[in-house]
Amino acid sequence: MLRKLTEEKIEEILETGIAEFAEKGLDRANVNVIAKNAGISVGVLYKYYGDKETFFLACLRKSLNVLESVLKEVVDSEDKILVRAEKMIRAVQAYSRKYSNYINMYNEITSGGSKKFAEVLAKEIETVTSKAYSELIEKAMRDGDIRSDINPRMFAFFFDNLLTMMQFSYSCDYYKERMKIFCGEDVENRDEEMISQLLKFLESAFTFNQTEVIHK
Amino acid sequence: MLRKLTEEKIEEILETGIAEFAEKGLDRANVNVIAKNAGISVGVLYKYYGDKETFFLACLRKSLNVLESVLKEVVDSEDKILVRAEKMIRAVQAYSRKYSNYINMYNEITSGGSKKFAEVLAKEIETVTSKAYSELIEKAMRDGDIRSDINPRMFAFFFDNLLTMMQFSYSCDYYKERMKIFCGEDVENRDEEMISQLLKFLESAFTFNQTEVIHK
Amino acid sequence: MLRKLTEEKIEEILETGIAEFAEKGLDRANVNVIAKNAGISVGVLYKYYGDKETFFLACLRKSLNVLESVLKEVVDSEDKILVRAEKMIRAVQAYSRKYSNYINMYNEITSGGSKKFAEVLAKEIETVTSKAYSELIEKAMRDGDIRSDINPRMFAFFFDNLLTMMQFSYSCDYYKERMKIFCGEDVENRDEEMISQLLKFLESAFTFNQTEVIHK
Amino acid sequence: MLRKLTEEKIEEILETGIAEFAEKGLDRANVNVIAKNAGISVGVLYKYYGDKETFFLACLRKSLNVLESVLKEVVDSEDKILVRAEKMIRAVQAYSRKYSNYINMYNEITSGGSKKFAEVLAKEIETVTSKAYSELIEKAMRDGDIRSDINPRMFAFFFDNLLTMMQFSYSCDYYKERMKIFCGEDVENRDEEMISQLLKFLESAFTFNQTEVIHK
DNA sequence: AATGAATGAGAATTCATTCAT
DNA sequence: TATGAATGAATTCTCATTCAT
Repeated sequence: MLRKLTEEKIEEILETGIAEFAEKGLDRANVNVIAKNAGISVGVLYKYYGDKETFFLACLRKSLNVLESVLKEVVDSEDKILVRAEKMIRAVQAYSRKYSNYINMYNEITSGGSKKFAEVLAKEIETVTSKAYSELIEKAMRDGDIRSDINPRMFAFFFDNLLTMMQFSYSCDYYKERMKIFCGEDVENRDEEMISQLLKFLESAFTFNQTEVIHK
Repeated sequence: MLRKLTEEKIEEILETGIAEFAEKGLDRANVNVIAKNAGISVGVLYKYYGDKETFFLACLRKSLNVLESVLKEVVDSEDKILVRAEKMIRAVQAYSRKYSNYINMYNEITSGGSKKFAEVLAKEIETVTSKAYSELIEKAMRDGDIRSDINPRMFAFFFDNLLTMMQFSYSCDYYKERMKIFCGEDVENRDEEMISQLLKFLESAFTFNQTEVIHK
Repeated sequence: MLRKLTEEKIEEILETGIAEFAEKGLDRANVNVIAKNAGISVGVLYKYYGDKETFFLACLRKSLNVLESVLKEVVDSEDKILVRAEKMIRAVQAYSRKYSNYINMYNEITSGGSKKFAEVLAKEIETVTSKAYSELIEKAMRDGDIRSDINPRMFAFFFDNLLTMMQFSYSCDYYKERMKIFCGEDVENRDEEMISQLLKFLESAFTFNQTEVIHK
Repeated sequence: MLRKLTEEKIEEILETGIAEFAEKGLDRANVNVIAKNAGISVGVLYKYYGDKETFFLACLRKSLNVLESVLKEVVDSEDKILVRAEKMIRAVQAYSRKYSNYINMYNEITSGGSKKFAEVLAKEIETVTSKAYSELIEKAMRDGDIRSDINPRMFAFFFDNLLTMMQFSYSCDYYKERMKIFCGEDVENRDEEMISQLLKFLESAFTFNQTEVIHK
């Protein structure tokens, strides 16, 4: 090979890295192995990414980009909040299985080894979602689709917490097992039930006050 | 026989290990450093625990025991579900700060490196909580304190998801930053607001149906 | 044919190499960096010079050529020996600062790494100077300008040793510091004193016997 | 092996390092090879010395200690200056052959790779010699054994320059070849001539003024 | 039984050199 | 012929684990 790495080759390298990091974590993953699996020399990897950590971050960013673009189309829809919530839950359930490596990458940064990136990465990753969710809730509040006695940012936080745990539960080994213990061994075959139950959980959280008012 | 170390010494060794693992993660933590900090020889550490991984698991179990015993008193109370929920949220908020090391240990097992323990550990760790929460919810359903059209195990799951994320958010660097982005830089000084908002979120989730019925 | 590079380009390449080698030494210097700084591709560098070592030698030879041509005009003068010595000391002092890179190159070959060139290079480099100095001294002996009970080759050797150390002392970091320790921190501002003192040192060495004779 | 390294073992390690560094230089020397040759594991080497550079400095310091102790007895003698000079020249000639590795180590620090230690090392190494020589010359001036119109520190500098070059000339490959070119292929068999010639060179340098005075 | 010095496999990283374009 | 991307051998350094004392 002599020509500059093609877009596809770079894709392949990142995918190989993601697979390795997702499985082994930043520390146990072996740069030489990644290079071999990607069909390149370590030299290339270092020329392009400088060091292991930077390469890891490149893999992570790619993972997040994919996740983000998957979510974007759902978030950008013009539906009412609960319809959107349902779409999002469905999307999360689907892509968590399909892109489990990406989610494992995301999970990886939350643990010890990557501590020093915590602040930067959080800002980079969560700001968009956070804002989107908050605005979504605020709008729903203005529209009267949602109770008005809440802090929209905190409710966005709780909502994202639930979706985050759902991601992990469909992608990461430990959380998968945990979900089975809570919901039953066959939970992965009961996707519709999971969706409808989570919707119930959310629906009331979002709308309680409304009915309360009507009730009075 | 291996009985020379006192109970207290073992405590100290495990605490030292927990501090190191919580800060650095399983891979970056250094067994020799842990031994030195604990005031013992590596030899002892290996006699007792066989290898690094096993020692890590011992530290993890200790962490979980502490967390469990902290939660137990709350779970075992005889209050109504929302009162209990409030107690639990308060407990989580308090101990997440105090015992952040333990929670970081818990977080550590969920990421890549520890994959092979996933199943065993999940069973060992989550079963108790899962059962407690489910029963709690079932009882509340029977007592009419909670809507009856839900799957109690799944609601227990969602509830635990929220508490788990809360733990992380008060203990682990990345999640801490994430919480600030969602809820504001000063969120750590607004504990009461966080509690009341989460209660609102839960309260309606748990009771929606009830009001619905009354409403009709 | 390999004639595409202009003379000037070759000059530039060698100068870049000399700068890099003088600063970092043969081993730590990086061929790729040199090529980049010289505005050529490594390929060209390898086409022209074969390998790093050969390129280093080319840089070294250029350095020595410059030094030699600088010294030549002084050596070739027709003055009496002490006048010539003074001219040489002045020349050395001046060009050691100006061409410090070249002298660092010379210094570099005297240490471990370049052992295998030792013999060839010494012959190539020192023969001219050695002969020039010896003849200079012999002539002075015949002319009665210098004591006659000495071995002119050895005196030439001592003389060159002093000049060599003077070169290093004005060019190479370590020797610069050493000179300050011996002669004072401000020695680099006392050029004239250095010259006159060294002349005194030499003058007597060269002429002692003469005065001795007269004295008797 | 399990007991702490004995004094002798440390000696052996340093000697092995010195041999390797003297031959190959700091960069080309291979830590793994040194460890193997010294009969230890790399781990020990790194436990004791931290990194390659620090180990190199330890080897260097050992070299210098040996050289210093060899010179000390001569410098400390109570003879007149020229007698002492002769003793020193003889000492240098003898130990330069015997301890050529140590001198090659000294030579090594003067070149590129070790640039960053230049200042510290020069202070550490040269200060003692510098002071000793200067005082020696000042005393000789006061005693009337030496001409009085000189700067003793500069003369000490020239004197040390001559001895330094003599060391290199009997120890380091390049300088050895150079000496042969200047003084003849058989120079290494004409030690007495070298000594007497260098003494003549120095003697007059030191005493010229005296005869001058008498002469008038 | 306890110690902790020693081990050495393993992993990250560099950079001289090659060779397809 | 020139290019410079790609190669991969080589080297430094770490640290889990062993075992003589």
